[in-house]
Amino acid sequence: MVNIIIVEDHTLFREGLKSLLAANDQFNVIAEFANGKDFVDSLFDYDPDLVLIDINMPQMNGIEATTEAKIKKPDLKIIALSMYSDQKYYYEMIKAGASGFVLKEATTDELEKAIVDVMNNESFFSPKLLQQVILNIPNMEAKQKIIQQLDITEREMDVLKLICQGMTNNEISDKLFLSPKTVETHKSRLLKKTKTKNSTSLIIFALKNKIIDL
Amino acid sequence: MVNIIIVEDHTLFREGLKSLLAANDQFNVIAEFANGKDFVDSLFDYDPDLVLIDINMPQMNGIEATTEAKIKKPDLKIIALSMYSDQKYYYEMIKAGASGFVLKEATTDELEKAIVDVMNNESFFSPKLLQQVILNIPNMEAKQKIIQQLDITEREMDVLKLICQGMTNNEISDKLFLSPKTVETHKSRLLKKTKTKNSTSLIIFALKNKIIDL
DNA sequence: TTTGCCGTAAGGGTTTTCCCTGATTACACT
DNA sequence: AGTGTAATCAGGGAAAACCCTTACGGCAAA
Repeated sequence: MVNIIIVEDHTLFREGLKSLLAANDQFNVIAEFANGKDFVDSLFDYDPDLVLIDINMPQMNGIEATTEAKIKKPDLKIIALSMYSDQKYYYEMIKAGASGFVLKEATTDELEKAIVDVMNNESFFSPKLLQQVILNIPNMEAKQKIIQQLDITEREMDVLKLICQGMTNNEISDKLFLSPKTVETHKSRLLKKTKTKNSTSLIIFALKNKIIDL
Repeated sequence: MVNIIIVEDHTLFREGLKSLLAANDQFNVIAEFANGKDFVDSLFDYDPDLVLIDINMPQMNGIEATTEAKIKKPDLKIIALSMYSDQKYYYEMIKAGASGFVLKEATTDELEKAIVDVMNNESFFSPKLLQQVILNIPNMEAKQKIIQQLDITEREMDVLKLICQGMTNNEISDKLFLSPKTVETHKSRLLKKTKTKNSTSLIIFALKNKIIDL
């Protein structure tokens, strides 16, 4: 039997969640709150195993509430209820001490699995969300092609890489055993091809288009 | 009964894997290869349900092999065997058609779960790996503090941001209604504080330390 | 074999950056 | 009233970056 607290400002959603969980006799919703502050303040009035908490809430948001709750009860398990648009806060929530993320559009099965997993000291992240996160990391698909479109030559790439390590023309010429003038030539061709006007914007262009990475 | 092919260049690891899988009568290793090419060439000689494939291999790597294999047999399930250091290839492998990633340091249970999940048309990623990926997105924790340690002033930040947009000193001075000389001063202080020697390495420093982002 | 691209290199000039020193104003803290 | 720091600006000079043009050998494709 898992004792659960729900912290979520949207009443309908909160009620729905409660009734869903009530259908499973493994779960027992012992309290619910509409904002982080009420939850944190009342934490010692209850003995929850796990908290389902929304990230965006008035008064005190999910991140602060999680941080506070973890200080008061370090063993408390916390699952964030998130939306795609909460992506920026994933890291903050993990740092704050959340063990899982469940998308609000997840199925009941998924939520139940999340609760079980987290109670077993594992972490759980909605597959869809994971896919998003993983696939989001590189937007390479379209972007990687730019390198072909621009037809940057091998040698130019060599030079570009070194530029992106902060090297000066002279340092590059030493490294590649070239005349400084040759490096200049390669560089100016890079500037032309990328339509940038100096090293700094060239670097930015290269990074933005994932031609190179840090 | 899942018919499995193993593609992995390290013999000991491959053999070990085979014997692990043999212990579970749900799994049946029907073939094994030491590189991607042999595997792809022999694909029609077998009728595998699922392939465990290493990413780094001689001859033909896991990404190319996966791409080829998916063309020949689109329904074939593919799980990548990866190391932390293969991180850059996650996206490529997903694009190539892999349904899962299992870290080489995973437990047998984890691998078995991966196989079952993937055979159920789900995806599977080693939890540790996920955590890595998710936690890696921002290395902010320590790094964000650098900005305080270096005590970069407000105005310097303004200038830094514009530098990181590829602007020249003169452009910045126009934008901020400052004398070019003032911009120079701010910039040279930035160079000192960050111990960098020119704009390009300053940008790189700023990006690496997440003082600014693209 | 000629055409075209790549990599190499240079001359010569302009612009920008970098470096060092020094200075004034303003505001905050004590 | 005095100290400190941020922000502003400048002179002057050295170094690096940037621009434009020209050029030559190699190699591959037409």
